[in-house]
Amino acid sequence: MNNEQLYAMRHSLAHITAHAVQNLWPDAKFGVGPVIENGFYYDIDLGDTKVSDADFKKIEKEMRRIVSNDYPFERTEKPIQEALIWAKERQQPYKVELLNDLMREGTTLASELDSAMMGIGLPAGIIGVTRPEVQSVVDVSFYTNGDFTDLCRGPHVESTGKVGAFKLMRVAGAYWRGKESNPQMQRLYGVAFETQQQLDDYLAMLEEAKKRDHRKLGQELDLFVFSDLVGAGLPLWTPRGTTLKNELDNYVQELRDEMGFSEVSIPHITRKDLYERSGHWNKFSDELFRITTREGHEFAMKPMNCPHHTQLYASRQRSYRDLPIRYRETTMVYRDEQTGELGGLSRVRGITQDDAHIFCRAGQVEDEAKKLWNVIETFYGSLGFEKFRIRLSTHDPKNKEAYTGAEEHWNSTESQLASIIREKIGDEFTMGVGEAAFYGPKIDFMARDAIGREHQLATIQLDFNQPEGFDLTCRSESGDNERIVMLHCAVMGSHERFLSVFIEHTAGRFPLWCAPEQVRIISVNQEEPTIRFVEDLASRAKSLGIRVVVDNNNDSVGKKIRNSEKMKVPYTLVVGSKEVLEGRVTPRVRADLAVEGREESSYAIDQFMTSVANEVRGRVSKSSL
RNA sequence: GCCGCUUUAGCUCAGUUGGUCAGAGCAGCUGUUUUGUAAACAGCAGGUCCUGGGUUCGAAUCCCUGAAGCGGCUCCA
Repeated sequence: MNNEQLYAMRHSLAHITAHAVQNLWPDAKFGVGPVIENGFYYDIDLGDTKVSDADFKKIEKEMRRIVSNDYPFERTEKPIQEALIWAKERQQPYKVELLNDLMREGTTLASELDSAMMGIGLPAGIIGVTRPEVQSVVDVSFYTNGDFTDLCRGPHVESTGKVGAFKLMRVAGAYWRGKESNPQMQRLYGVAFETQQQLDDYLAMLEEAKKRDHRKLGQELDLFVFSDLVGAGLPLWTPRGTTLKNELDNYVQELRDEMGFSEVSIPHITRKDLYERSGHWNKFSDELFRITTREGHEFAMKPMNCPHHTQLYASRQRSYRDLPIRYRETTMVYRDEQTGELGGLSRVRGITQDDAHIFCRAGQVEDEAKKLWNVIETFYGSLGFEKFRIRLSTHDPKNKEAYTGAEEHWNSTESQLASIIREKIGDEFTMGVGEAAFYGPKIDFMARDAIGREHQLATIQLDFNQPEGFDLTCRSESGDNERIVMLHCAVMGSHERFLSVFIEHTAGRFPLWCAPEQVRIISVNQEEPTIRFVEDLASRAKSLGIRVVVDNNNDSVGKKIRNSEKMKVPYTLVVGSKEVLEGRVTPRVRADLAVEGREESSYAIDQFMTSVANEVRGRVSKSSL
């Protein structure tokens, strides 16, 4: 089955969903039913009726009945005026709206919606999309299956019996045409595949994802917590979580320092004036946490770090010889996200960023961007993320209010980034029109995790606006003040979001070097020589910089091993009189770190310790034991 | 913020139509046991049934508020 057939199948299922709903609720008003990644949905307005779990089963049952009746999908065409009458007679206001748009614009814009929903983006190499040619639409097509007819341009499968394996997944509220100001409809989601096996595999992947859910693992592995008293979207990191987070951050900063970054630090609040100048006061106003001092001065929690960093740059006269100047800082920003948008670590109100800004001349951008790109590749590569999908995120010429700065600047910086991407990877990238930051275009790195989900994490942004706003210059060879540009680069993006992805990517089996607990020592008994030996081992490990935990509780050995396994500790040492006598240990190696053929070997204590210490230092991904 | 669902002990969850329904397992503590590669045994202690109102003779249970969580929408790192 090729992609077009799969598409037709999923789209046909959307119709069958609507058909089933119509049979059950004849008054239903239908919106649109596009294909999405792995399936389809249909937006339906049922008035005050809310679809319950029981209804859900009824709908699916009705769908199966329609499928087994094998109604053919029949295409008919009508002049658009007749179609309008049809939609009005049937009291389908959403279809009327779509038809009116068709008449006026030549498109329902549904195709743009489709591609956005599927995460496909637009083809590479197009900067500034042009609107589809507006043609006057004369006839529109309808598809009929059994007693259900829908306005649709197709394509469909031949008949309702030919739709493969499907399952209705959930129902959720969705705004008509994605606009917050529009009425909310009920969106029925389904997944569909050619074969039952593929459907089962997909459902198994969802199960696996559920098991790896970072919120669940964060609790089980004791990494972070939330407190109602502290507030939504404000995670508190436990000692273990803090270790993990800091190890990852240190790695990023090490890679950065190799390319010449210097660490800086700034306060977390600032006068309103800074953000008026940077544009954040306007563009970010809803998301700013504001503070008024007792004297009535207005401050804000910082939602970004770049304006502060510009003031470090601007603090003295810079020569072209000083450039590029590279600042890095891991620090928190605060954004007043709407409560409904918060979720686990993926979306928080206190965001830790591994932020960095490069102040350089226009001619240095390419070189700097490529170096940043290398840092990103090295970091993600060593954590086992498959290669990236690259997206060039540009401004949307249709939505000028969302961006600052002159159009020609946008066009030139966008093509500058495009040429950097092409040089690096050719044409294998997608366009994200409208995905730019308000101050400039960016290169987004979309990483695929271990179970195949894609996440946007790292980003390199080119900013010509803030240097203008803050009048950032350097003295050039000729003695003139030359306008500089800024590059923004976050490698992890935000610690919170990155950790949510990383926890799920690894299922909590962190590489040894960043694991919160690297070695656990379990005592077989509580007799004095054993306990003394265990304590001695632990202090030797600590002095080598290994994170070690001793478990000499009065539990069975089996229980203690189980606990160590549950915490996903890389190395577990079981120590009893045998080890005391021989001075050797036989480490249990966490399954994913083990190298075949090396199981169950014993090592002299010193040999074990130094090789673990070396693994930690070398950030190796497999056990060298 | 919007739509829907959810909230009972530190954790995971039972609690029938409103009426001995405040329950279990794990974790914790105390004993016994001294353990050899994924859960020893026994006992004890733990809860404003998310908050605040209301209905009722009586509310974990029904209604209204608010908060937090979950699935989406919108937004986004």
